[in-house]
Amino acid sequence: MKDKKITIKEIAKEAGVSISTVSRVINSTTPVSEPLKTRVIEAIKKLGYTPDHIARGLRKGQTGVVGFVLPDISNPFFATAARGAEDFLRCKGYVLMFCDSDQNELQETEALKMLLSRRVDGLLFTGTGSYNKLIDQYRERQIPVVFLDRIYNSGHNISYVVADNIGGMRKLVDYLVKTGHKSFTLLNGNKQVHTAQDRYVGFTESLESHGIKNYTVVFGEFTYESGKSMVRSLTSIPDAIVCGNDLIAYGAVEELELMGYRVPEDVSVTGFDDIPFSKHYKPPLTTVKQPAYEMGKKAAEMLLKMMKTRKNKRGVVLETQLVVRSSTNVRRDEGK
Amino acid sequence: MKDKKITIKEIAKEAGVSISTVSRVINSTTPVSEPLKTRVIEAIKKLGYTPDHIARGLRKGQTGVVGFVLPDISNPFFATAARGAEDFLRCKGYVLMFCDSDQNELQETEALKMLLSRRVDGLLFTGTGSYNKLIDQYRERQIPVVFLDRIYNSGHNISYVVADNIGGMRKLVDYLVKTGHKSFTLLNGNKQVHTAQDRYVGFTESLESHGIKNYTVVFGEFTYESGKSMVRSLTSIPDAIVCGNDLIAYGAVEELELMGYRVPEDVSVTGFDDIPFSKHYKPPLTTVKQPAYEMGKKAAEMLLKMMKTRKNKRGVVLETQLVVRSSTNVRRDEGK
DNA sequence: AACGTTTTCGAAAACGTTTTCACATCTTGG
DNA sequence: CCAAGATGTGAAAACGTTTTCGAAAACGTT
Repeated sequence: MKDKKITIKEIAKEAGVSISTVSRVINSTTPVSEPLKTRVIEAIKKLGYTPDHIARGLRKGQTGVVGFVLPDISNPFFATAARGAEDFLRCKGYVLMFCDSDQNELQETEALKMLLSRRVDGLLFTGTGSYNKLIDQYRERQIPVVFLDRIYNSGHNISYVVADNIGGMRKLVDYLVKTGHKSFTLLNGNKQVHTAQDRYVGFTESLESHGIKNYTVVFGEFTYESGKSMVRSLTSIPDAIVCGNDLIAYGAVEELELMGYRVPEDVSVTGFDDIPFSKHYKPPLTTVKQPAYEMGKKAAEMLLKMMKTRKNKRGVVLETQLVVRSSTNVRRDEGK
Repeated sequence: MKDKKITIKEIAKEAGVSISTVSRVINSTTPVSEPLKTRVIEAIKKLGYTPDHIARGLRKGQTGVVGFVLPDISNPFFATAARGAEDFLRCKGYVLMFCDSDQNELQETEALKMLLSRRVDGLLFTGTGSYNKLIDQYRERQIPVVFLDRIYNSGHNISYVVADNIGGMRKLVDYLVKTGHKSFTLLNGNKQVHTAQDRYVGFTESLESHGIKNYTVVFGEFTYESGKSMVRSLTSIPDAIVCGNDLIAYGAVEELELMGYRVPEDVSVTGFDDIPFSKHYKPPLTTVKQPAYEMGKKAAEMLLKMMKTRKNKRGVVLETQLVVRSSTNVRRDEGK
C-alpha cells in the first residue's frame, strides 16, 4: 500500500532501462530499439504512469498553457469567443487559462501578473480601459500576445483580431436611415474601449454622409443596467435608439417599456453583437452579428503561429453582418 | 542587452545573499534580518523579478490550479457557475483551468487526463453521461473532486453541490396544476444525467400526488435544437409543456409558434434554470431559478476546504425558486 | 566567563522531467 | 578485416524553486 508517486524513474526500474530511454520512448525524440520500447510501454501500462507536465514545463521552458484575460466569461460574446479559441488550441495540445477582469483595471493587472508568473506560452487579451503597461513585460519576455476585440491606437504594434465595427455600424445606420428614421441616439459603452470608439465612428460617419445632424450620443458601460440608466437620462426619445451592444439594448427596451413606449412602434432599438439570445428577444432584436467564435478561433490561430515562428503577425479584421429583425420597423413619412 | 531570465539566483547575487535567503523573504517563511531583507527587496525591484510558479509547483508538489471540466462554457448557466468558482478561488491564490467536454465522453476523458497530467490541486466536475472511471484516478492520487450539478447514485461517495431539482420541479408543477392545467408533457434533457432524472422525478411526483395521469415524457438533449425537434415529435399538444431547461423551452416556444400555437394562450411553456436572458424572453419565461453563481462558489469553497483538510465533505443541496412570468397563464375551467 | 538557547543564514538536496555528452555496439565500403 | 560512420543507450546536468540540515552568531542566564 506504499503509494509513492509513479515517475519516470519507477518506469525505468520496472523496465530495466535508464530514465533517458523512458523519456525517449514517451516523446519519441530519438529512436529506441524494439525490445526496449515494448518493455517500457508495458511498464507504463502496468504501473499506470502519467507524465508530469509541470516538471516537463520547467525543463523545456514552456508550459503549454495560454492565458486569456477578458472582461467577463459570463458574457455570451466572450464565452463563445473563448470556445473558439479553446477548440482550436485543444487539438494542438494547449489548454486555456481564463481570468475575468470585471472591467476592473486593478484586477486585470493582477491577472496579467499571475499569468506571467505562471509562465504562459501566449496571451489572449481583451482589455478594459486604457493600455495596460504590463503587456510590455510580456513582450520583453518574448511571450506572444494577441488582442481580441480590442485595438489601441497608440501604435503599440501588437497583433489583434477584431470585427469590422465601423462597417457594421454603418450598415446598420444606413439601413435605419433608409427605412425612414430621422432622429437618432447612440447608447454606447465605455468610451475608452476601442469597440465603443469604432461604433461611434461608424454611427456618425453614416449619419453625416446622409446629412443628418439630429443625433445625440451618450457613453456608459456595456451592460444591461447601464442601458437602463442611459435611457432614463434621456431628455427626449428619438426615432431610433442604437445601442453599443445587445446587453445595452435589452436594458434600453426594458426601460422604454416601463416608460410606456412601445418598441418598435414608438421607437426602434438596435443592438450589436447578436448574442445567441437576441433572436429570441422580445421583440427579436435588429442587430449586427459579430463572428465571436471565429474571432476566438482566429486569435488562437494567430497566437499559435507566433509562438512557433516568433514573428509578429499584424491585425485581422473579420466581417460583420446586419441582422434585421423586429425591434425596428419602417417609418412612414409622418411629416408629409 | 543580455536578456537572461531573472531568477532568484540573480537576485541573490545582486543583493549579496544566498538564494535561500531570497526565497525566505519572498515567502516570509522564516524571519530574516532587516538589512538583508531590504537589500533583497531592493534587488527584486531593481531587476524586475517575478517568481516562477512552475518551478515552485514542481518543488512544492502543488500547482495552485484547479481544473473545471464542464459541458460547455458558452452555456450561461455554467458560465455563471464558473464565475462563482473563479471569484472565490482567485482571492485564495488559485486559478481555474476550464475544459469543455461538449457532451462528449471521449473529450471529457481526454480533459480529465490532461488535467491530471498537469497536476491540478483539485477538480470541479460537471460530467456528461455516466460515471467517468478516470475520476477514480484522482481519488487514488488524493486529489479532491467535487461534482457540480451532478450526482451519481452508484455510491461513489464523492462530494457534490446541486440544486434542489426535485423540489423545484414540484413547486413548478404544483403551480401549473393549481392554475388549472390538466394535461402535461415533459421535454427533458439527456436521460443519463442526474438533473434530468431529478426533474423527471419531481414532475411525476407532483402530478401523481394530484391524481393526474394525463401526461407524457420525452427525453432528448439540453439544447435549443433538441427542444424544437422534441416538439415536432409530439402527436398532440397538452395544456402545459414543461421543459428540462430554459434552452429547451426556447426551442419549444419557437417551434410551437411556427406551428401556429400561441404561448401562453394555447399552451403554457416552462423552463428550468432561469438563465439571465429568460426574463427578457418572448414571452418572459416561467421557470425555476437555480442559484448558479452560488453553486459554483459553494463548490469551490468545499473543494478548497478538502484541499486543506484532506477530509471529504459530503453533498450540499441549494434551494431553488419558482419564478412565475408570462409563458404560462391561468386556465379557465373550459370543461364546465 | 561559561554555558545553553534562540535566531539568522548558507550549502545542498530535492521535485520530475528533457537533453547533452560520451561511450558502446553495429554497419558498411574499401 | 579495418577505419569510419551510424545507431542505441546511460550518466549526469539543467530547469527555478523550497526546504532540510547544520553552522555561526547573537542573546540571556548563572
